[in-house]
Amino acid sequence: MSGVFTTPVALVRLSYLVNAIYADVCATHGLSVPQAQLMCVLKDSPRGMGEISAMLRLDKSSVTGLVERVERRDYLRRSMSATDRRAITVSLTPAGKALTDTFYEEISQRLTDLATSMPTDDRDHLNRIATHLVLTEDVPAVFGPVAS
Amino acid sequence: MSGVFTTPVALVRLSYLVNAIYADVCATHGLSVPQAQLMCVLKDSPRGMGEISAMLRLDKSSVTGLVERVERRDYLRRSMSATDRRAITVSLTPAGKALTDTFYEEISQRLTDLATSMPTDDRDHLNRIATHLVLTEDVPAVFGPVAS
DNA sequence: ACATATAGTAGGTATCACAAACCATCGTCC
DNA sequence: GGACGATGGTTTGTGATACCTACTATATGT
Repeated sequence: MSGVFTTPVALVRLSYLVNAIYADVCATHGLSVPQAQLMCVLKDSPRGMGEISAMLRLDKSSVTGLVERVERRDYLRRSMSATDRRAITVSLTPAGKALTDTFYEEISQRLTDLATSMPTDDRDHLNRIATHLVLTEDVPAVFGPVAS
Repeated sequence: MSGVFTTPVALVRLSYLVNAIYADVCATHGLSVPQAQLMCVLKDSPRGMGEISAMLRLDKSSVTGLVERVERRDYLRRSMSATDRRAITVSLTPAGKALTDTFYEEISQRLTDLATSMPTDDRDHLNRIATHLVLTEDVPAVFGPVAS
């Protein structure tokens, strides 16, 4: 049957497409992809450096620099943990929170537009499938709510 | 209904998952993600710098460096175009071709494994959906065959 | 022949990501 | 209560990525 890719090919290209849209929206807000991911991870609650490192699968030393560059733009701040004097709590500033919300909305809109180009039936399936994969494969909450 | 994400969230996380697998396989072969993408793009036929630039959506000057680093490892070579003396043709060396084939197989395997964790019915749907999106959105052939 | 477009490179800057070495604090175990 | 290993983060150094601007050389259209 013509026009049908194997599953791996379809997955890689779909991933490429989603990533391109993500990067595009990042660019319109002057953010890099890692910076936007960081802010999305902080969207719902402040986190420590180690926690961020685990969620974004980055080395701790990488997170130090990433946080520092976003902090320089006043989108987030570091504060000392009350309970652990080694630890730091990273949280969005009001400006950062606002930008993240806008960004999140825009990504959601773009991807929803994508999905509307297909039959409702298929959309429901996609939703179920992706949800299943994401849950069984233990994908960190780099976007959307933490709870499942 | 618990455990079900909205479509945008599912898409972003699925994309993250696929990308993590891709990056993982890259790492086992000592390749970076952009390097592997470059080699996959050259898998089936040699291409010019401009063509590569368009398919990977990179600035031409970025491609210069990327190609140079992969060439340094003897995975590809540049040769002059016969028809256009400005142009260059980038093609995989035998070693590069071999590595790319192995890499490609491995990614395919990992992603096929992913897919087998779900019902056959869902797998077919995913295939149809992703194929549809990829075709209507004109995603470049960064993986798999060029033809549709 | 001349203007313009195209193919590719060079140089400069910022970001990203890792590894190894390091400091400070926390918890535990004796 | 003090030594000791584990944990939270930073520093430093290196290499890769990616962009923009400027540039060379060749092709193409008029």
